[in-house]
Amino acid sequence: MKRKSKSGPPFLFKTLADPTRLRLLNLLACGETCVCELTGTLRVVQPKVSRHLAHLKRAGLVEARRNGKWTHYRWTEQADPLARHVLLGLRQWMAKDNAMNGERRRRGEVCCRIGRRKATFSK
Amino acid sequence: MKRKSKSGPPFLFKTLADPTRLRLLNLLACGETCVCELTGTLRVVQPKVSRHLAHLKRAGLVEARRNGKWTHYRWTEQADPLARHVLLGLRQWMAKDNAMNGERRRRGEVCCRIGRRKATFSK
DNA sequence: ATGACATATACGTCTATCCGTATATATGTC
DNA sequence: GACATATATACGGATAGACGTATATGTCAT
Repeated sequence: MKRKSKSGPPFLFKTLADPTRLRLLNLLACGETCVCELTGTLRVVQPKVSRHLAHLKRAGLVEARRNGKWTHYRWTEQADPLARHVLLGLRQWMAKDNAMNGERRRRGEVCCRIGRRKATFSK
Repeated sequence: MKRKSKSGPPFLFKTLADPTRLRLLNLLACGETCVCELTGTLRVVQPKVSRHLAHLKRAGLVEARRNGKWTHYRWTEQADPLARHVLLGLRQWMAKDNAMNGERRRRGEVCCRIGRRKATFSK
């Protein structure tokens, strides 16, 4: 049987070939974000977000930081020149794309961020 | 039912997510090449090469030129900035990758090129 | 028209991938 | 401990992708 290479350019590109994962990277491009905020902004079910985040992590594109009940994800600094180059291009494309801009704008108006603030300040 | 978008970044990356297609792009990076030479160099069956070339063509990454019995493929000049950027990065990666270099070197020692020369000069 | 060659496509199969739902695993609060 | 919340994973079904083999198409020579 043939090896299934979970690395190298094909795997990088496969990782980037899914719309949901691009939307996640787009939101993460603004900075570290917790899963519930991603879920709320993209308006997709949470397991779907977690699955795609796990894929992005396996591919080395993002890393996670646990903070209490929440997990925050952020872009990883890329060592590989090709990955670095491609992700730079992607970032620039996201900065111009209408749909992506809209979603980044929608960030912060959602879900647990409000919830957290409530929990912190009121009561 | 949801539309299946055969364009945009996800489709571009999907196209680049296959090893055989990367190998084809690598050989084509040296210049226009006919199918039989690609087949001979990659040592894979011809329908497989044709299928992947068709995919690359649908994605707008290569174009074909028919010349008698032969069809020659070449890289297409990219209009889209993201595609242009990504393909540039890919080209630079290919220039450094050992396997890719080896295959480019193997080009020209094969198949119909010799056959054609024979057909042209001898007999 | 026939035959040889170059290339493309069709077909059936196998595998990978994506999804929704359900459930498991943390972590914090009472 | 029991419970709620945030996140991850497991499971089964659906779809897309890649493959090998067979066959179709196109072009040239005879």
